[in-house]
Formats: sequence, structure tokens, C-alpha cells
Amino acid sequence: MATDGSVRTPRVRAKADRQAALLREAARLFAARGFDGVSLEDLGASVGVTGPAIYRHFSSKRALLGAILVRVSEELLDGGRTVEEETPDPTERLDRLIAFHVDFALSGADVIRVHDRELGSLSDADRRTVRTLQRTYVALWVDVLAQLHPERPRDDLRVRAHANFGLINSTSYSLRGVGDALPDGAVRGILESMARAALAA
Amino acid sequence: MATDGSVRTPRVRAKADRQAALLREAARLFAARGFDGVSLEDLGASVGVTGPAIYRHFSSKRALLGAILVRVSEELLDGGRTVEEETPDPTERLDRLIAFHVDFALSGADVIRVHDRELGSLSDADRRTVRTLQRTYVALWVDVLAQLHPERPRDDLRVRAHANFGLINSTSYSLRGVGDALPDGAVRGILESMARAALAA
DNA sequence: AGTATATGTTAACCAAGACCACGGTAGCGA
DNA sequence: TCGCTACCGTGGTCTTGGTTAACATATACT
Repeated sequence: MATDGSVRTPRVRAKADRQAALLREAARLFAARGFDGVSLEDLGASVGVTGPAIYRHFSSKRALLGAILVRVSEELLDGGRTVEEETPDPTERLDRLIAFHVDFALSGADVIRVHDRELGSLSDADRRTVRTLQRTYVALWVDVLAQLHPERPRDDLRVRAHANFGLINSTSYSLRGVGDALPDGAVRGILESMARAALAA
Repeated sequence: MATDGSVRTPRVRAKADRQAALLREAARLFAARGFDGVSLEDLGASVGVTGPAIYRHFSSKRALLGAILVRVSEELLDGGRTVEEETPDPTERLDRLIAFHVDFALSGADVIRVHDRELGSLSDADRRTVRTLQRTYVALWVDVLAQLHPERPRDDLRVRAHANFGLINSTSYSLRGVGDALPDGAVRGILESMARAALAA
């Protein structure tokens, strides 16, 4: 019998599934109506349980938001680190960072939207964690940019990195009812070329 | 004696001042803590008045938010229209639109932040109004871009316009504790050159 | 001066919603 | 089969906060 953390029985799997469903639905609802705009009752209903049942999976509503934001920040940083390790050449590394971030923004628009919208609703501890992960991710971009533009001060590059995120993350806003008219992948190409041009300017 | 709408006496001026203060403080607080994160008591206190007193100036909390967002959307559109009328040449017009929007974002970071964050907290009527103003403003950008890139479909250009807004509006997020290290006006220059490059790509 | 009106205050009212306590049920090992 | 435990539903508590009601005051016009 498995005494380690592997899946043991339908019971634990069911629990894991429900947790995953809660995280997914919470991201969707928070993105659409905001953290305060979603009641636990609503959230529970959208995964087929009542409100208080959520406390079997998360210790509070804030903790649930924390789980979402910490996870997305980690995924972002992990992806960025992978690119960093695999791509020594700065020019190519920047390209791959852009591609990764665009991909991330397009596939997880909900989560991205919550990410830069509901930071203030976090517990202090979670907010510190997320902020640190974010800062590290930004630093990773600033490092590449510093290699490509050694003459520019780091503060300058930080502003550019943030502007770049704003550009790419715009999809989480604009795709509401527009992007569907464009062929699949077209948005990706547009954003990548715009980001490259903006960062090279 | 003035029977028209002009300022008559200290009374009306005081009222106008208080209204203006409320709008200003509300924008600041909503930007910092979100619409639901600010109570009328908080807001009142920050202008030297109790919570319920706000009802002498606005019919509801939502109406107050509506006033902020409608006003900013109108200012944006007005500014855009002025540029449109005064600048026939497309290249120059785009440059001036960029300069105007950057200026707007830098001077009214709070309002910008609230603008693309709390649209969902509006009454239906106000939301329609704001959306219409927004659409018109976007169309104004798409028109210029269409002159410069006649071969591109309008949906393509709309995505570019939104990405451009995301880029420029990023200041309302990133300036929290970064931008102060840069000389005044440096951020403006960075954003303008990035926006130009991104839209030309 | 005297009255009406604009603007505030304080004290309720009320709904929404996060969270808790209790009881039931169903899966899991013996 | 028999408990044991995790999970969930129901009902309730308590706080927060928007909104209204009743009352006070100062201003502005007659």
C-alpha cells in the first residue's frame, strides 16, 4: 500500500479533483466579478457543493485566493527560469521569454487578470510571497534587457519590463468579444511582434 | 443677480468643492483598495465628513463611481477628438495621440486604474455609457492605424490598440515605488518611444 | 428679523455574506 | 459486518456596510 503521497483511493482523488475544480472556477469567477463580487455560495454552486463545504478544502476565502495567486506566480517564475537556463544568448532568450509570457497570458487570461487586480485582497503573508515571486520574475527580464542595453539604468529597464507586461496582459481585457474574430494564433503573433519592437526601442 | 448656472454665493462654491474633493478622494481610495474595499465612512472621513453626508452629493455609492468613470471616459474621448481635428497627417496624429494618452495616464494614474478595474461595479446604465465612450475612443485610434496600415484587418488593429493601452496604462501599476527614482519626464519618454515602436511593428 | 433650504450629524435598519456547530452519510480498513 | 473518519448539507451567528429617518444648524432670500 502506498504510504507516500501518491494517489491511494478514489477518496483522495475525488478530493484532489474538487480542489482543482474550486481553483479553476474561483479564478474564472474572480476574473469576471472580482474577489468581493463572488460569494462562497456562488463559488460552491459552480462546482456542485454548498458554500460552507469549501472550508473542507481551504481555510478561508482569502486562503483560496492566495493559493491561486501563489501558484500562478510560481508558474510564471518557473517558466522564466527554464528559459533562462536553456537560452544563454540574450537576444534569443528575450524572444523566448516573450513567447512564453504571451502563451501564458493567452492560455490563462482569467488567472492573469486576477493576478494584477486582486493583490490587495490577499493576507499579508501571501501578499509578501506573491510580491517576492513577482519581483524575481521581473528581475529575470531586467537581466536580459541589461545585457542587450548595458547603457540603460536598471530603473529605466524596470519601467520597460512593466510596460511590456501591460502590453501582453492586455489580452485578458481585450479578448472579451474581440479576439474570436481573428484566426487562432493571430493574436499571439501580434503581441509577440509588438513586444519585441517595444523592448527594442 | 445671476439667475443662470454661474457661481452665485459661497454656498454653491462650497458644495462644488466638496463634490470635487469627494471625486478626487474616491478615485484615490478606489484605486488603492478597490471599490468594495472602501466604505462610505472611510471616504467621508478622508474629506472631513461622515459617511451618510455623501448622500447629499451623490445618490448612491455606485453613482459616485459612475461619475468618476463617465468623466474620465469623456475626457479621454474629448482629448482624442481634439487631436483628430487638429492633426490631419496620420503619422503626426498617431504621435500626438500617444503623447496625449501617456500624459493622461501619468497625470491620472488613479483614475486610469479604477477605469479598467471597476467597470463591473457600475450600474447597467453607467456601464453602457462608459463602454460606448470607450469604444468610440478606440475607434479613433483604429482609424489612424488603418490609414497607416491599410492592409491590416480592423480586428487586428483593435487588438493592437488595446495592447497599446495596456502598455501605456502600465504606469498606474508600476509607478508604485519605482518611477520616483527616475528623473521627471523620463518615464514619459520611455512609454512614448515604446508605444511608437510597438504600433509600427 | 424670519422663514425656507441646503447640508450635516447621529441612530437605526437591513441585507449580504464569511464562517461555525451539529448531524448525517458514505467510503475505507478490520 | 462494524466501526471510523472524512466530507458535506442545514441552520445559525456575527460583522460589515449601504442606505434611510429624524433632528440640528447655518445660510440666503424676503
